[in-house]
Amino acid sequence: MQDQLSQTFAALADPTRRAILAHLSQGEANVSDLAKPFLKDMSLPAITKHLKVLEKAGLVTKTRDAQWRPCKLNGEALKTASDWMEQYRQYWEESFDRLDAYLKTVTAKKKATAKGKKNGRKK
Amino acid sequence: MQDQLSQTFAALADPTRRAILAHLSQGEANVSDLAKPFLKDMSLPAITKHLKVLEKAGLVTKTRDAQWRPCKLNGEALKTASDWMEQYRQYWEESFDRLDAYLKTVTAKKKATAKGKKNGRKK
DNA sequence: TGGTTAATTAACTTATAGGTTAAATATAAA
DNA sequence: TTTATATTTAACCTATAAGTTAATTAACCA
Repeated sequence: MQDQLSQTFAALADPTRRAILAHLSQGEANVSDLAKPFLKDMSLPAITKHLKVLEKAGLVTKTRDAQWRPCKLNGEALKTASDWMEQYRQYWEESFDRLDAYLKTVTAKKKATAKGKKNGRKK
Repeated sequence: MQDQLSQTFAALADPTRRAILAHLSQGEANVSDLAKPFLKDMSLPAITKHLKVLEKAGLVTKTRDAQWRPCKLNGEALKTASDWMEQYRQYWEESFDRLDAYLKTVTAKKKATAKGKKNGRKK
């Protein structure tokens, strides 16, 4: 079994599953509601499997109501993933970008030199 | 070939690749630099493959310098993924959470009853 | 020229993701 | 008690992800 963060990203790496999450962002829905937009393209058991992936990733919570299985979005796992990405924000925000990248490079070079390791990079 | 966002999330769904990104956040590095921490666990060609996944996902850019291949982090793909997640922020930020979920449910019900219109929501 | 270093490619193995159809389960409704 | 509805499970198929080892390419160096 993989670590939770890997499972979360893996769950998000499928357009069907992201569409299911989008649907759930409109509110609770049961399995056949969620399946309906996809039944032209795939079977109901396929959706059951997608939901299982989303559940294991912690992105969706499934409860019981008679023969229905109401599903709802679970924000926590998304937050974990978002927090992980947050540490890279500086790398996509302009202006800072080049300066920071430069500073990081300098630091890296200093470290390499201090350790007495040649680092094979020129310029 | 998959859509870009799926490829990005798939690339992030592996701890080795996330560690490579973390390394690159400290500055440029070539393939063997990046491989070093993993050579106890896997071969160099394995790292080559991981880098290829990261490149295709747009997360890493590889250039040439003699026989070396300096790699650097590319923030844009991360931003795309982060932007996608952003739309769910409300689902992991407390206080809003329950109220908003409730409102969404009400809206969904009304839609079902009124057989109404499309909703294209944003923000 | 030949040797060394850096990295990739090729060919292969194994596990798993994502789909299928058919059968099974669970609850409600008639 | 049977039938209908909602969903899951089982068994299976196929493509691909992730690793391996061995061979190959490319550039530099002596």
